[in-house]
Amino acid sequence: MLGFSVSVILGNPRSNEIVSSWTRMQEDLASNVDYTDNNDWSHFFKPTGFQADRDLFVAGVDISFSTTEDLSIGTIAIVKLRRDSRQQLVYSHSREVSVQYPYVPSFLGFREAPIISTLMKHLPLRVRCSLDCLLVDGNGVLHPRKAGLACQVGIGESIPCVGVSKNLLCVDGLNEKTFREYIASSHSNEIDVIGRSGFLWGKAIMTGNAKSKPIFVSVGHRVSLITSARLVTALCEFRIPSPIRFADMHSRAYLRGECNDLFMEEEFP
DNA sequence: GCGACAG
DNA sequence: ATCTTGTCGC
Repeated sequence: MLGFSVSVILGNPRSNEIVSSWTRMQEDLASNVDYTDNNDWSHFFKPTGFQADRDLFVAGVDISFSTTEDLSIGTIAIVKLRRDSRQQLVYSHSREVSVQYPYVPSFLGFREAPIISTLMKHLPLRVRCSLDCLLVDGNGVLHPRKAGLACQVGIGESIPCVGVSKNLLCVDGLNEKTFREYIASSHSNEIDVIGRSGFLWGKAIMTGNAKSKPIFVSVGHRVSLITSARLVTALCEFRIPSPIRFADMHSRAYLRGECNDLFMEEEFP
């Protein structure tokens, strides 16, 4: 099933058992993914486009690593944005973390989800409860077993979650090159990601000024694909949606010794 | 056998 | 993911 040797990557004879276990866990996760909107998003998305009746709060997380340091040590950042007529950073926190496993294609969740979940649990209650959604740097159901990082975090933390990836994880006969052609001949900046099986895996969206390289959005948990796409589009000032972009910038800054933690007054308990 | 492989 | 400055182009 896997075209590479995980045992070499993980470096121990038990790795095949680990991957088998992970595979079963992903199959179980997939059966628990909620592809529907749990919340009422009509407060934000009108027929005319994004228009907020009330403030929309979306969080983004990202983990960065340095080559010069211990490969198992990284920095994570979580940010919270308020989206009204504009986008404003209202909360940010970064910290050092250690990962348990190396990156193995299609098993990113087992490397990053535990870290993200721990951080989510440590968020000030007030911040955590105000979140309408969480954006994750990685796929949701656009995954070989329909159980990507965004599903793992969304289910684990019971939060509406959307997966956003910068590169296509090839499944169901999909190939990134074919998208180049579709994009060139398409008038829309949004394309359904449908494989040979006919399953709708997600959407390829041309955001910002990058009309050539799309980002791939997929359902994580408790948010429909339609809403996921609308959310991401409403949060893109550039190619990468702001919550993830800021989380990436802050985690990298923290890696360099700079701290951008931010606590707006109304965020204190 | 060859290619493909989120971060 | 990360190593990396200036530089070509809209």
